[in-house]
Amino acid sequence: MTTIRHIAEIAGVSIGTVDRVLHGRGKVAQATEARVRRAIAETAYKPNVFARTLKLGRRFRFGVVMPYPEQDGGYWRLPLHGVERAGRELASQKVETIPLFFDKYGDGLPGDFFGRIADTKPDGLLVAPILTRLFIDFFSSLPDRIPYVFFDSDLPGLHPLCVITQNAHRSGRLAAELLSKIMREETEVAVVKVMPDDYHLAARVEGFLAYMASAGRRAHVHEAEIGRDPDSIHRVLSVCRTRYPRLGGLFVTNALTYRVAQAVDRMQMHPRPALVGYDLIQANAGWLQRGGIDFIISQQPEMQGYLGIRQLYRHVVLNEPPDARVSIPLDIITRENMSRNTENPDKEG
Amino acid sequence: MTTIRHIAEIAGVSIGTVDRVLHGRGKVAQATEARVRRAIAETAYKPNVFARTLKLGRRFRFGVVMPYPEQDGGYWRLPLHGVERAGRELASQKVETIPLFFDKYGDGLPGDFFGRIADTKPDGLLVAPILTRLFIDFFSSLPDRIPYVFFDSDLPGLHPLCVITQNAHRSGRLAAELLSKIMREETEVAVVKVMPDDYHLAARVEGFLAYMASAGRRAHVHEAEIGRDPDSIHRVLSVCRTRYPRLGGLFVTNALTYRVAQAVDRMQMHPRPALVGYDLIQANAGWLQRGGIDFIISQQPEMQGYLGIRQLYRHVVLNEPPDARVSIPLDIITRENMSRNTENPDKEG
DNA sequence: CATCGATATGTTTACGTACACACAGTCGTT
DNA sequence: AACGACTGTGTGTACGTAAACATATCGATG
Repeated sequence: MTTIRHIAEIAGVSIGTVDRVLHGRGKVAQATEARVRRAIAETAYKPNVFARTLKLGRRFRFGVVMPYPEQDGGYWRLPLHGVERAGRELASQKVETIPLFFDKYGDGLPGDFFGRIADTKPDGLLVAPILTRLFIDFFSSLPDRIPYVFFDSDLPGLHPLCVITQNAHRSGRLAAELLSKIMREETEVAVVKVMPDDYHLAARVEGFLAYMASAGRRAHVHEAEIGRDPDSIHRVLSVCRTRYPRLGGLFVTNALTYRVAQAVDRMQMHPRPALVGYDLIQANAGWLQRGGIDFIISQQPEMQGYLGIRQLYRHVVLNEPPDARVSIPLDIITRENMSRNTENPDKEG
Repeated sequence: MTTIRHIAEIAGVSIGTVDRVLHGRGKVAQATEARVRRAIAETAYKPNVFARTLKLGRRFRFGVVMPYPEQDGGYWRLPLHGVERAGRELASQKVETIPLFFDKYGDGLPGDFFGRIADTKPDGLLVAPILTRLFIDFFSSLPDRIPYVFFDSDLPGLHPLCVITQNAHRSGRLAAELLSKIMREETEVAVVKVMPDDYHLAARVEGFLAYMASAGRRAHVHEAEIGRDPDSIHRVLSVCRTRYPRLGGLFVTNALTYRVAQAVDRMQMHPRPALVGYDLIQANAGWLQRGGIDFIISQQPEMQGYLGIRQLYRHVVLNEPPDARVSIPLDIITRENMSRNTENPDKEG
């Protein structure tokens, strides 16, 4: 095991200089720094976590900036769970997580929102950068050297430590593949494009259409303002029913899938078109259970929150280089695998 | 946070005496010991793990007892990868993992196998308890207080630190659900039950049949010794083809799914029956890609290995309470989501 | 040329624990 | 009375790191 003392010896300097190189504090002559860096690389030096956390009696505070957990049908509860799990695991290493919620659907943020963030004096931030414009301003003018990790979506032009997302285009392709598998060959498919959309949802539609095109199946795109105008679902479905007699499947671009399942059920469409959508929120779980939804594609928000905190920990506490980009696998959920923590009744224990 | 120094102060002694009480070394006057013990109880003192392991300079050795990585079509490479990843992450914390492979298909284990395990003087074991009888004896007579974690499967009557498995019955149900979704309604399904089987594979078949029965679809079970008798696949498939003209799907109970896909391909069965099986080993990935397999259910072996080592670490090194049971979600793999780490080409970064 | 400021580097201390060591007091033996 | 053996207790050092503190070198300035 190599220590900073070994490195100092190899590089012919004192441990103080090694420390300065490692933490980028103070001035070090270029030639010296090069020698130290080479020694670090040669020995594959990794700081001793035990010594470090012992020395650093301090607490680490990670702010978690995201919409209120109840929003989007309770979707935001899920990443929060992951954050809390990571927080519990790292509690012994004096890591604490501080939730900082905002209203995703309000007009703007409370005037003091960013001030409140600063007040918590965070050592790092985990952010769902939903409100594009507001966040761009904030992060590009972030005063201190506070590292931040994005999850759920990305924001161009900024320099986050790490971005945790899922490949939206590919998830659209996956939805198309799943629908193709369960639909009769000769049938057609419609996309319920939930408006207002964003880069993410658009990419999903894109991937979906690309797959369908190459598979030679007809796909029709219809926009619906489900959130603001509940009737729009019925209008879209009515249009589909009359215009496409061979309608065999529906693809919903976000977590509002359950609203479409509801509408399909009430309209008694027969045979029921296959239905694929996003996100394992409670309402969708209910319709999966009742057989009104065939597949849900999950972005694994719990894992996103968990990995987000762990990335911050790795960088801020352990001083390890972060992964610039973490890609969350596309997770397929059906009725039979929807309870993510099935007990294993193999034995009495 | 209370330290031995606090306790010394409260009890009116020096830290040396506190140390002696804590470790039961040297002589301490009864009255003094009582005072110290009371102080320890009052303050709910817990030794600082980080200071302790730093001082002790301890190394931690975790033995990993599992079949040779090449066995079962390379399946066992996957948990090994997870183990190695955890090992790399924890290397700076002086954790090392020691692979201890056995021949899953040999008759018994080498006479000195358990002796070799003991020789490595492990601080913990991660075990795939495949060979039931042999392991029961070993673990029930394990001399020292060596904690062990089971993964892949469980063994009744023992007291592992933690068991990491997937619900086999439920995975059979899931396979049945997936096949039901993609098969035409009027068709029948056959189970290729790979022999020799074990509790796990039997439970999969059970779950599969239970689902199919409640869904009112006919299912036929056929046994095949794919490993020892390659021709048995063809025999089974021939029987199925002739006996069940409405055959619409096949379910394979383990990782040898690719062998069935191969046979189906060579026999030019038409229309190709839907095919669902287990485990994302390379050969299966190939047939998924080529469209010879529809769904693979993954036990996420990489994660099992990873979590196994982390459980040992948390308990042995950090002294935190373990999870008695970790249930691995049923993971559905298709062509479109099989590359588990898709890049996110959202922006240039 | 004495002084200052800046830059570059070395030294020391503390985190909480484990353990070797030092030391004081008591008792029994010669 | 002097010595050793023993019991009970206190002190010092080390683990590897972070950070404050101390020192050395050197050019610029009045």
